[in-house]
Amino acid sequence: MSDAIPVTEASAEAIVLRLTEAVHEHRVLPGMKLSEDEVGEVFGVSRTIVRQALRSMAHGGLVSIERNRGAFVAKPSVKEAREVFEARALLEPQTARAAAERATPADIEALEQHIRREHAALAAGEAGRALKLSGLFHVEIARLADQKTIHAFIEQLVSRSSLVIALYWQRRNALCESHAHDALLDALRRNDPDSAEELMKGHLVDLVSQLNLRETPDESRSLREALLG
Amino acid sequence: MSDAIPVTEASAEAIVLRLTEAVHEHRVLPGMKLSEDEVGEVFGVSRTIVRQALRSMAHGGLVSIERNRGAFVAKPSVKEAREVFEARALLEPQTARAAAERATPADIEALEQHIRREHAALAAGEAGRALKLSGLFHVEIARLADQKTIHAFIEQLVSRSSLVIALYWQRRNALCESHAHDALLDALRRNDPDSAEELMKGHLVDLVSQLNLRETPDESRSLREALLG
DNA sequence: TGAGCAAATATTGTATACGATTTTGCTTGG
DNA sequence: CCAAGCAAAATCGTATACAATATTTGCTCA
Repeated sequence: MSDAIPVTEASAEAIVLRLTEAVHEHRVLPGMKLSEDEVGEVFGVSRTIVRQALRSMAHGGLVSIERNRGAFVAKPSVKEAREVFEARALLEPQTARAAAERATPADIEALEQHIRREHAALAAGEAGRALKLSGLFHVEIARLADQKTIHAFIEQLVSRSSLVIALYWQRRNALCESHAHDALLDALRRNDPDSAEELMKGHLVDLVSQLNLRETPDESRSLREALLG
Repeated sequence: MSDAIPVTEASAEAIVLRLTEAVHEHRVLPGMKLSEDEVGEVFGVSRTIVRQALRSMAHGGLVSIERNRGAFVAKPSVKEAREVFEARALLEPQTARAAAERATPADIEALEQHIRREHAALAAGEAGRALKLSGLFHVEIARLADQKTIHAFIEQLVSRSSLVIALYWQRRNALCESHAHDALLDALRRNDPDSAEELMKGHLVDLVSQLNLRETPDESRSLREALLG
């Protein structure tokens, strides 16, 4: 516990936040082991708290727990990856519509700042941070819709999408989807529900189309490839 | 721990199942306190396990945990009640469609048996059991759609709907929605996605229309009514 | 008699200890 | 030299003990 990071609020929720952020920024990758002792030492809390946090994340699909083996960052299969985006396709367009109906100038201002940070991170080459902000943009829109239940679902789906992107993203070229968010923001600014819904639908299709969901990266093959390549 | 109920698998998940079933059957009602010691004694497990279970249910919205005060069966507000059914309206019609596309004769057979049990429970006057089966019917349809992610969402929404029904259902007349399920099953049997989607949409609208979502049942008034009435 | 305060009680929050299971590395026999 | 089996280490699962916090109860005083 030498270099323990002090946690403002030594609660499980704080650790969930920290770990989730790390996943969003791709600093923690699918399959990585999350040892209870290790996590506990890093954050300076006991295993009890860590276990709470890990179980909570497991419930959200970000972590998978194998009995007597421990917790690992989840590795969504191709099928699961598809399901995540199919669920998003069901929820997010309608949610964007609702957001467009309700968005106030203050909301727009906040989203503009969000996008500016997105661009700044991209410009600074902080790909992880940009990715996190990009996902958060969708969550923020859900928040505008004032639907806590759907908001929570989307939050979970966005998190899992980070894992999917880590596993299945094709191009390293990350600066592609800026325009989509700009356009969405514009529709929200104009309080144009139809456009918002349609743009979100298209944006999600675009996202999926940039994934390689052909074959599941099973352990043996990816290992072999890693060693031979 | 005198009359402890032996649990086949002394795991948190088993307790979640038992408690969730009790909620579905309205044997445990919104607002009821779930003391860790008490639950632990009932099921013959330690508080550690009970806490896991309660936190898990809290994550699903069935239980609300107040720090240093304990866990209570959740009491969805009117707003939350609306949100639950709005989310269902977004997810379930499409899911019914997918189920209709995929349903095999074996699936239909299982659903028929399910509905028979629903009718039997109703005939036997076991309102709680009937209600549970009625909710489970929706979950089963989601299972047919072969979408684990959406399935999990719907499972959660159906559970929370049980709470909503406990709080806001108007008529005690419970035998109203049998026909809706019969009709849905028929659409699935005919592999008729359009009908299935439309029937599900209408069924959900019917359900909401039988709720009284005008005013939030605040504590003081309900207590006063209970004592004066 | 009722309100306010204080002690007592009960309940939850967290840490730690112990037992069970898995993994790993060594040893030994082929 | 390799494989199989065994032993030791590491890690997780659960229970329990202790600390922190909320609630209740009973007392005092106006």
